[in-house]
Amino acid sequence: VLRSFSTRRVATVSSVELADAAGVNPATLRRDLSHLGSFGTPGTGYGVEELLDAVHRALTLSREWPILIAGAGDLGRALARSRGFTTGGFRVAALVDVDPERVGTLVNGIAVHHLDELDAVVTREEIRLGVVATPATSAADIVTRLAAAGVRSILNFAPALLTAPEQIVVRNVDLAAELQMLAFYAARAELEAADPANAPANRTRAAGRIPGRPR
Amino acid sequence: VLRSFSTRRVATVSSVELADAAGVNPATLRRDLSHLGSFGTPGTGYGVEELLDAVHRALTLSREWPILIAGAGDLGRALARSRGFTTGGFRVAALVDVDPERVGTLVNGIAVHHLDELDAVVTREEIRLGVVATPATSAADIVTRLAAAGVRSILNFAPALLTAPEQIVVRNVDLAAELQMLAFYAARAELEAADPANAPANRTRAAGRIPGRPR
DNA sequence: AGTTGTGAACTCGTTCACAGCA
DNA sequence: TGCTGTGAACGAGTTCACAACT
Repeated sequence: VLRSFSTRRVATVSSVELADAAGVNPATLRRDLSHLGSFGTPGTGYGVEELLDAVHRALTLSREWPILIAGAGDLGRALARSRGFTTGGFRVAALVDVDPERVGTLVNGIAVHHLDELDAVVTREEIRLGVVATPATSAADIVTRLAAAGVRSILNFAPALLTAPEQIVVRNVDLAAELQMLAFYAARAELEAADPANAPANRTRAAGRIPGRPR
Repeated sequence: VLRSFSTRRVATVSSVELADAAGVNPATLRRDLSHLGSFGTPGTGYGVEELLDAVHRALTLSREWPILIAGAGDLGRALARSRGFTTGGFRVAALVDVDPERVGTLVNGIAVHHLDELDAVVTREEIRLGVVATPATSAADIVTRLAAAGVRSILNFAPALLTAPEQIVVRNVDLAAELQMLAFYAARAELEAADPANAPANRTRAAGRIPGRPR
């Protein structure tokens, strides 16, 4: 949101403007920002560029982060080409796979190495972020290898319950779980459409949220 | 987790066994399950099949959910082929795109229709779940069309802040945000490695969680 | 007059701990 | 003896509300 204000050459924003644009509560936004320090000017708001800078520094986005993607299947290749993985300081440095058909090929100009080279590649490129886009059965092995090679945090797309060594952070993106939540909402909507009496009474804001994921 | 117990032909599980396997607190698990009714037997635990059935019913996973994927680019095609989208009651019924090169092709046996046919396809196939895998610029338009066609909930992979009509639930999967969180953790780990004094004192469990996403 | 930063209240999910049942 | 279901305590994040500042 801050970037979009910056693009539109807005000089200052108030917490209310920012919060409205992001869909959050202004007080929460102010408290969150206060953890980074005091950047706002009472009566005026926040300097967009100044705040953008502070946030970038706080989130350590001002340096380049090379990424390794394990699994050069459909998903792995799609991720390697996706905008989210190639902009804003992120760069897919390498892919690894075990399939001889894939090893040695290029995806978006990025080489696909054999799984056995994982450690060497991670070391050479100083990779700290790993992405698991393999079948569930290989995921645990990959995590072990990544951790051993020095990767610090892992984004896992495989539908598996992973255990990683202490200090390694694993974030799971579970597509099946996402769909299950969608289905739950859709089913509830149909139920209500058929009989409005089924509507939960305590629907405070937009929709009864399931805790966990983003908005 | 319940499915894995079922596969291993386990007849009953206690809340502790289940919670350990899932990595959650047993008391929380018991309270959550209690919302579905009383299935457990004191002294014995829960009947695996019985509980699996109750959960399936509660989450409305016992019927088939056809899905429409908007955007037949790398990501859209990868999703159409992914396990999470083709198992457990989910079925990709159609893809839509605007690119003439893609329209008319097949992805994993699924036809790619033109965007203009979205409404017709959704109606014909009685689709209630939509997935947005388009560039950010088209996302808002797609959401409008999906909502108008009768889709009830939407999974959005485009990095855009979407506003949907009331009653339509939009869940965002923001790959860039995921990477930013990974980078944050990795940076903190490096900081601590360089100077252990930087370690936050109040690290209760695994790693100081950022609220929001799954475990 | 307008907006920040924050003490204090509040909300809501989590966890403990135990009565009660198999 | 073992385990469930839940009252009660707890705790973390959220939100209110306002003093302080421009």
